[in-house]
Amino acid sequence: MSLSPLHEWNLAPRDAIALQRRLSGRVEREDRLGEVCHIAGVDIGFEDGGDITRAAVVVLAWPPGEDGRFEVVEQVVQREPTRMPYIPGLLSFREVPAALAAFDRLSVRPELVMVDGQGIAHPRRLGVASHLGLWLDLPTIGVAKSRLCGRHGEPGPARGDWTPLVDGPDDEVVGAVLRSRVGVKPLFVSTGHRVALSTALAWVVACLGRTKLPEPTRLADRLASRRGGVR
DNA sequence: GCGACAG
DNA sequence: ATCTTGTCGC
Repeated sequence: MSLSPLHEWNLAPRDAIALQRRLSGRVEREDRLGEVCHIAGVDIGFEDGGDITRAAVVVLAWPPGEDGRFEVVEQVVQREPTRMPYIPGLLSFREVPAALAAFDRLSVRPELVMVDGQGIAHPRRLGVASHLGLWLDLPTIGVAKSRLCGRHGEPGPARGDWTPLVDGPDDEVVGAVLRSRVGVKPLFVSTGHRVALSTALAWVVACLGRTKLPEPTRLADRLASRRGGVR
């Protein structure tokens, strides 16, 4: 996998926003998934008070074993200097470069990627999951723990219950608010790239263990934040 | 001008 | 995201 030109990642906010507007038109929202054998999870963590960015990618085998456990096929942690502060709406310019470098070190090319963050549920329809999917040229799903934009009701109480996330003057459906675990705040699932919302929801639910986050994202999260005794 | 605001 | 202790629950 090759990286995108570095200059694309060092833009002033107004130029970054212009780029997002152009790229959002290239994001595919329909299914273009082949047979899925490997699912990757991506998340970013920080060290040194935020000066070092840690991009973690965990590749899991699909389907899970008889015991419901997913086999970790490969995992990578890419550490590099943090290049930008966190600015709502411009998260990809802070996290995607390190994530791309991490994918570049992977020997397996997954067929599906779950990203910790929004897909098209973004003011300009280009959240970090969509941006990464476009650059990796792979199907991606956005799995966020909180809302960036849009309106929604309260999803039902059972695992798997969901309600649409709408945004804009025409109530465009940009994602779904999913109850991934009983009694816990819902997840915000959205199309990243080349995966329809209904399919995205099905995959997230299929990857749920007994925790709030689906396994790909949960494991990447642990690795990025070096918790649970992982490095 | 006043809120809202992924990680 | 990260800084942080104990505490409630299975």
